[in-house]
Amino acid sequence: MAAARRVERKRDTTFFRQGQEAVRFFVVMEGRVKISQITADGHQNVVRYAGPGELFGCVPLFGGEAYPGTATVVANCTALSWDRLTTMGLMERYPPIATNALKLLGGELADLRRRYQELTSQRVEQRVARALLRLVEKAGKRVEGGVLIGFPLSRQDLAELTGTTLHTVSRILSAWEHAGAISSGRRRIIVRNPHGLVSIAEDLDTDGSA
Amino acid sequence: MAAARRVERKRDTTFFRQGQEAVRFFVVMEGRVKISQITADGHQNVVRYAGPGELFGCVPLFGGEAYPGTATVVANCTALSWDRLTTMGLMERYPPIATNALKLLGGELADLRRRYQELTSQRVEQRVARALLRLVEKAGKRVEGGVLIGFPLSRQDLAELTGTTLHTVSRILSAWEHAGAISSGRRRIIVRNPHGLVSIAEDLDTDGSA
DNA sequence: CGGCTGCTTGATCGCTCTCAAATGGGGTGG
DNA sequence: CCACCCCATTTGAGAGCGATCAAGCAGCCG
Repeated sequence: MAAARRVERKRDTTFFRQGQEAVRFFVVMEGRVKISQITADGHQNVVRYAGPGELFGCVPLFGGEAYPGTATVVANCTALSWDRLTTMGLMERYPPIATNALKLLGGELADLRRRYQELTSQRVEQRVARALLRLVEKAGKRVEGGVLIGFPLSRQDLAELTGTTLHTVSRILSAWEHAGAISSGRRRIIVRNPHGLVSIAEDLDTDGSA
Repeated sequence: MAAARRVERKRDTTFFRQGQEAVRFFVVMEGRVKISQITADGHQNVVRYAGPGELFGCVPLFGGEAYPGTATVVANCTALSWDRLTTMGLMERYPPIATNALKLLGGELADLRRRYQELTSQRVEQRVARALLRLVEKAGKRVEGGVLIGFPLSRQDLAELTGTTLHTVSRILSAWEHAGAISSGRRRIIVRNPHGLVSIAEDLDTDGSA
């Protein structure tokens, strides 16, 4: 803990960019960070949104040379960060740290596998519903009449998170809004009827509204 | 090493099944193991094929309760296996083991992320080409006129590996065979013109043959 | 108040899945 | 050794989901 460095970043800045040499890893204390990747042909995708307590940029932990993604601040953020060498040293001396890192990495792997499976077996609407429900779970804030996703989230972001296009997401959200399941604005989404989304996610029916 | 148990399995048997309590992890010595998952709605997918030197069933390493997938023997196989508690103890005493495990897990995570990206940004034909090239890399055997995938691989398997259907894979392979890029039989594939497949994988053209 | 950025919505196209059958190779049992 | 049967594979036809192309609209910030 004493070896940590405290870092603050404002919205739309980055902690690191894809391809940079990976020398530090981070733990979010406050705010929200978007981890995204971009392919050679320009396709961008969101790996995940990290909130308080979660760690990101953990490549240095297992000997990666460069960060495989970019960490962008979505909501003003403070994080703790550790140096690669320091961490290696700490893991040598206190094995539980390594074990813990293994656990976290395993969790991430399991999560990615689940999303991989979703991608191969579900239609876009189901994937969007699930993504939204997960975000509610992780970053939801109770407001009157529903649950607000607690950070700015554009259609584009949601598209990159679910592996589809901005247009398709927009259509889907419009439909849900008409059905009363959500209400949304510019980079804002409020889920009004989670149960309806669950129905869609589970492919139980085609009408998740009242 | 002394704590390892040696296990042999014949083709079409399993080391463990999805959902079983995860008590041991394995390292392949010889042969080939298919790691696959199945969803509640019956969709099956292949996570990877593990060959000599690779480890699988590593959930116990980071505290998972049950195996998230099934390990099926594809080519007669011997493996070493370690008990969960033993491993935990070893990691406590010899930190490099944990560090190494982190590295391996990190590699797997990177691999899965790459495939996830492929799934969101590429067409089926490209994905199949890439999968095949990777298999050539990992399990290719030089034979006259090409490189043989060194274990039985059905269209169904390839479909589950690339997130598509048996039918689509069959069509694609037929086309490639006509073009002279590969030749194939029942659960056998020989790549004759890797360069052609690369062209397809990179989306450089629509005719990778001579 | 103006411009920029994010959102909406229509029309069309094509890739891929789905449904449906037929074919053939290989291993097994007699 | 041969015949049979099973399973992998092939191939056709058709439908539909979602991407792409193309404008137009509307909050929000400066």
